[in-house]
Order: sequence, then structure tokens, then C-alpha cells
Amino acid sequence: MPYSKQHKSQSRERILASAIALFSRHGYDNVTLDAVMAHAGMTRGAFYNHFDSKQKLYAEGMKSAVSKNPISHDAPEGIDASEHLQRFLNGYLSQAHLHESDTPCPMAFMVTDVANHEPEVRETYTHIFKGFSERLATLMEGDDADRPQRGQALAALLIGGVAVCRAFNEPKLVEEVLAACQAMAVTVIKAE
Amino acid sequence: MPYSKQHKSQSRERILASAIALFSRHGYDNVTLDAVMAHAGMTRGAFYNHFDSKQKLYAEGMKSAVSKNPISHDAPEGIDASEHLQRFLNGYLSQAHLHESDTPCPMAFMVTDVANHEPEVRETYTHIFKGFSERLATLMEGDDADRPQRGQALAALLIGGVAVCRAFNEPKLVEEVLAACQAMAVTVIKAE
DNA sequence: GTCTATAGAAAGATAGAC
DNA sequence: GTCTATCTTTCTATAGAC
Repeated sequence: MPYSKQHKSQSRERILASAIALFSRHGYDNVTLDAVMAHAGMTRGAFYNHFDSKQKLYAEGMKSAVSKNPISHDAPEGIDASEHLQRFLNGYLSQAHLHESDTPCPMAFMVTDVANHEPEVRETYTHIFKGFSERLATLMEGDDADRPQRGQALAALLIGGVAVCRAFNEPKLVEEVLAACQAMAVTVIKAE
Repeated sequence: MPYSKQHKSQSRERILASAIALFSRHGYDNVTLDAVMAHAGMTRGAFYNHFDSKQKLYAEGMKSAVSKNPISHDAPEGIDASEHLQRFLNGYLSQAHLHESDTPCPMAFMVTDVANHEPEVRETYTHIFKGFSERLATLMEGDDADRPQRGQALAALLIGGVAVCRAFNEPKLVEEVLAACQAMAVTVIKAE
């Protein structure tokens, strides 16, 4: 057998990484399987050995993207929750996230796209959002009873901020809105 | 001349209304010109007497949608700014807006879609967002110096809240997030 | 498992009749 | 101005060689 199992799973991972990067930046319909496979270093014909359809790849890509989100992991040694959260906010609401990241946040980059897809994809999105908002709630300060709600609102603010900035045509406005969201986020995560 | 100028401009308006409704709900690529024209009561062939291309229709549709946004207009007689804003928030962050409106907010429904389009569309989006956030800033309370920034963050929160809710698969979560955004919006519009 | 080649469908845009 | 019919391109998905 000329190809190992490891080889196949590596190919699959490359396809997934390629899919996340391209779907996020250009949208589902603007990305062809040709492009995904070329970006992964293969040709179109090999695709169907790994996934059943383009739609399935989209759903799988979303799932795969979650685990790569830095907020999904615990704070590094010696960093407290508050500092961990603040660092995350700085990275999330940044030009680098908007323009350079290879693994941008799928919740912000693909919101509208997901809303137009079938239930399986939307279920995945729902699951990811819950994890995200709960994680934010855990890391913030203040009364326990309010935190889940504040976590959800903060999540909407962050996702909204990144999403609208991506649609803008003016760098100056992008800077302003990122800063405005930062400022509001800070007041949200402080105890009331 | 069997067709009046008025007839032509009425057709154009019907096409625009159809375009806004369909593009918002289903996304640019999931809507065919066939569908737009059928929804407007015509067939595909008539389209090119009104617009140069599908892309142009998209840009024109965005522009047309702005003027129909209730927040663009002044408060009715006897309603003060604070009450006008609160009513707008209630409508914006509602199930009706998410599921039933024929003229949903294009900023929330088409964010990701717009980000994937050419500069002309993004310029229009940028323009609309500025008007929206400035209008919110005008209607809210508190220190003048802070208001532009707070208006931008509030805009991001509202757009983000509606956008994510549209992607969810669980009605219960939709209700929670709408309420959470409402609560946060209220604290933002109050004087600090 | 990956390749090249191709089938088949969908949809944007155009032509010409009325 | 609007219609039907058609050209043309694009892209998903499949077939078969290596």
C-alpha cells in the first residue's frame, strides 16, 4: 500500500485548513473546490476521497476551526483570567485579525454565510457561539448571576465589530470602530 | 409610446424592493436574477433595461434600503429622542425583524456578503454605517465627547446581535441573545 | 490516493420578436 | 419594455488511468 493512513489524515487536515482560510475570507460561493484543493497542494479529483460534498466540507471546516481559537484554551502559566481575557480582546479586535490571520474567527467572518446554510451548519455555529459566550462569561468579573447574559452581549459586540469592519472601505473608520468596541468591551468585563 | 416613464420607474422600484428582500434573506449568490424578476412580477429578459448587471443591482439595492430604515427619520410628533431610540431598539432586536420584515436591516443581514464584494458596494456600506452610528449617537444621552464612540459601539452591538441570531438554530438562544443585547444597549444609551 | 478528462447542471448575459 | 430562446461560462461531481 503506497499511501499510509497518516498520509491520508494529513491530506485531510491540509484540506480543512485551506477550506477555513478561503471560506472565511471569500465566502462559500466565491470559493471553488479547485481553489481549496490547489491551496492544499492537490487537485480537484482527490477531494472526494476525503469529503462527500462541498457542503460537508463547510460544516467540517467550521468544527475544525473552533479548536484553533485561542480563547478556547486556558490561560498560560502566570497569567490571570482578567489579563488572559484582555489579551484576547486586543487580538480579536485588531487589524491583524481582520487582514492577516490564517485562522480568523469563523463566527465573525462567516455569520451571514452560515445563516444562509442548512441546519447542520447552523447547529455547529450555535454550538460554537455558546462555548464562546460562556468562556467570556467565565473570564469576566462581577456578579455571577449577570455574567451569562453579559457574556452573550459581549460575544455579539465582538463578532459584530469584526464583521462590520471587514465590510468597510475606509481604514480610518476601521480603527475608530475597533477602538470603540475595545472601550465598550472593557466596561462590560469590569464588575458593575 | 405604449410605456410611460412612470411605468419604467415603477418597474425599477419593484425590482429594487425584490432585490433587497431576497438578497438580505438568502445572500447574493443564492439569489438568481430569475428569482429577483419573478418576485418583481417580470421575467429575466426585462432586467437589463433597468440595470447593467447583477452587481450593480446589489449596490443600488443597498442604497435604496437605507432610506427605508425607520431610524433614518425623525421621531413622530410628541415622542422625545430617548423614547424614539428605545422603540427603535425594541424593533431592531426582535423576532419580527429577524424573520418577518420585508425590509430587514441590510447592515446586519448582508455584512459578510458585502465584505466579499467590490469597493463600490463596500463604500455604500461604509456610508450607511456612518449615518447609522451617528444617528444613534445623536439620540443617546450623556457627555457629548463620548457619544460618537458609543454610537459606533452600539451600532456594532446591534448589527452583531441580529447577525448572529440569524445564524442560530435554537429559538431559545435567539431570545436570550436578543434580550442580552437589549440590556446592554440600554446601559449604553443612558448617561454615564 | 491522486491525477486528468469529462459529464451535467446552473445561471449571467445577449438577441430578436412583439 | 417585456417577452422567449439561446449563447457561454463556471463549477460540482464522477469515471477511469496510474
